[in-house]
Amino acid sequence: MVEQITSMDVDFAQWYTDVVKKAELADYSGVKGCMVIRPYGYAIWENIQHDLDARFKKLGHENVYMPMFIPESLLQKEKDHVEGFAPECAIVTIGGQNTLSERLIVRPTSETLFCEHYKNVIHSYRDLPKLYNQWCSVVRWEKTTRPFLRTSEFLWQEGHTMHETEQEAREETLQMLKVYEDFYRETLAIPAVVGRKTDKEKFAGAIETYTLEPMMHNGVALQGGTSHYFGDGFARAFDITYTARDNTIKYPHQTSWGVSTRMIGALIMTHGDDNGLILPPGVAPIQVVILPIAQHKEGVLEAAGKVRDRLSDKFRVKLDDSDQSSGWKFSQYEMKGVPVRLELGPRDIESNSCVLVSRVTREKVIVSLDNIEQAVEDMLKKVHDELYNRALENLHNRTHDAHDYDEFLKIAEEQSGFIRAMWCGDSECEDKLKDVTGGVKSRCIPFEEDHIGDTCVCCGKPAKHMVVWGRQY
RNA sequence: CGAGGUGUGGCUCAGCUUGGUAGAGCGCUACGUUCGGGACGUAGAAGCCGCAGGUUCAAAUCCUGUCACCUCGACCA
Repeated sequence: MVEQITSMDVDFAQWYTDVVKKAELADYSGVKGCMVIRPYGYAIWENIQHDLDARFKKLGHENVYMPMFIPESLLQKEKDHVEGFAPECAIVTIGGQNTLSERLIVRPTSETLFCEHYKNVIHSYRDLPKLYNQWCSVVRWEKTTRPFLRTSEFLWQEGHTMHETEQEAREETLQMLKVYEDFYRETLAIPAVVGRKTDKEKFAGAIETYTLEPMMHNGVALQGGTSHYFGDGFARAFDITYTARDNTIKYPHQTSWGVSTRMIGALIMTHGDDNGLILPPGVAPIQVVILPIAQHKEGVLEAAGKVRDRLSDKFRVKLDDSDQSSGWKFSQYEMKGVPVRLELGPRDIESNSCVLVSRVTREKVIVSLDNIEQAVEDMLKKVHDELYNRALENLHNRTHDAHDYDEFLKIAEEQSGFIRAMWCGDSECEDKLKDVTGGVKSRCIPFEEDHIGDTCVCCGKPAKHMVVWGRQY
């Protein structure tokens, strides 16, 4: 049988596309850069949503829904913001038969809509904080698109909060970044470098942008989630004021934070292998697939059904009793990244046992049916830990320190992955390093900085920070 | 957006140079035998040759445009 999926060592981009299509996550559509998210891919997104939404609500956030259209004049109210997004906006000019008197922007993000609404509902410090979140899709007219990683329309959540004080808003910004970091580690099994963006890489209109930067299997970074502190810039632009405790008029302080379906791309590229997808149990639509062996023999399907019923209470389980051969099913569910496979055949039934197989290691263990729930739980836990540790090891192995300019270029040339290097704080040095390396950019100034030198690797002036650099998707 | 490449049943591709009735393998459907790592037999269905124009008696094949995907670059939360 011909291998159906391109090896990731041969062509990583083609491997990625193969997995997306063959694992039935998404399909292309008739609109440039837009994809059909298929049931299996959407189920992953739903699991992501459920988990994250619970984390948000636990911290007091409420979900809302804003319009998908932004009047052009509204988007233009905050100068930096409009400059950042104008080049990639889709614009509606006709409604029904008539040309619109004002053009409508299909939202690329919803800061302006939230601000327009906040102006109406925030009057007193008693109205604060406002902790709103929205699950929706946004449109950015990207020139280069790839399924999940960069699509013209994508699904995401965007939290937009308003606070009495700068301190409270800054705490919210960091708190939500921590929520993302925990979610990545606990649910997606993905480690990441977290930190602050340089001025050059900040969100349009933000005072501070914090970011979470996981490393893909091939050493390329993916901006995995961001959290912004806006200060009162938008509040001033939109004239949002409240009466403070001391009876003075004040501007509230604002944050926003978001993650998108790009996380599914991160899952694919962090955990997948040449046999296809590998999903962490936390988001896997099927956590355990039960494959009956020699299912036509008497008692096999009945026994498999009983095991399914027992496991269904605790896990997302599928029993595949289709008449495909066992070998075909093995490959199929490996392609789809199901973390644990349970084989049950006549021999097992005779000995009151079954075979559990880990998707990560393909390790097979024979376990008694008496305590199958615990055995499955243990293996799922193990799969999660192995995925996380493997990704962490990759992150460490592909992170290199550069102490001077030549070493930086040498690493950029010869290695894939992150480069840690000192930086003076000047964006000209960022531009120069990007130019000479052909695309290595600052990922962030990590919260955990090491002092690996005194001077900027680029210009030699005194260094202010250690920066993590890398190529990105 | 610039350079290069690829579009032919669901998939992988042959056919194109030199225009003349659309092919293979896999997959799919039915039945039977199988089933612990991508099974086998028999029978069968399935193609606006990416799309739109043009040249021609005749276009998968030649010309123009366009769309999609891949690679590199530019751009980019």
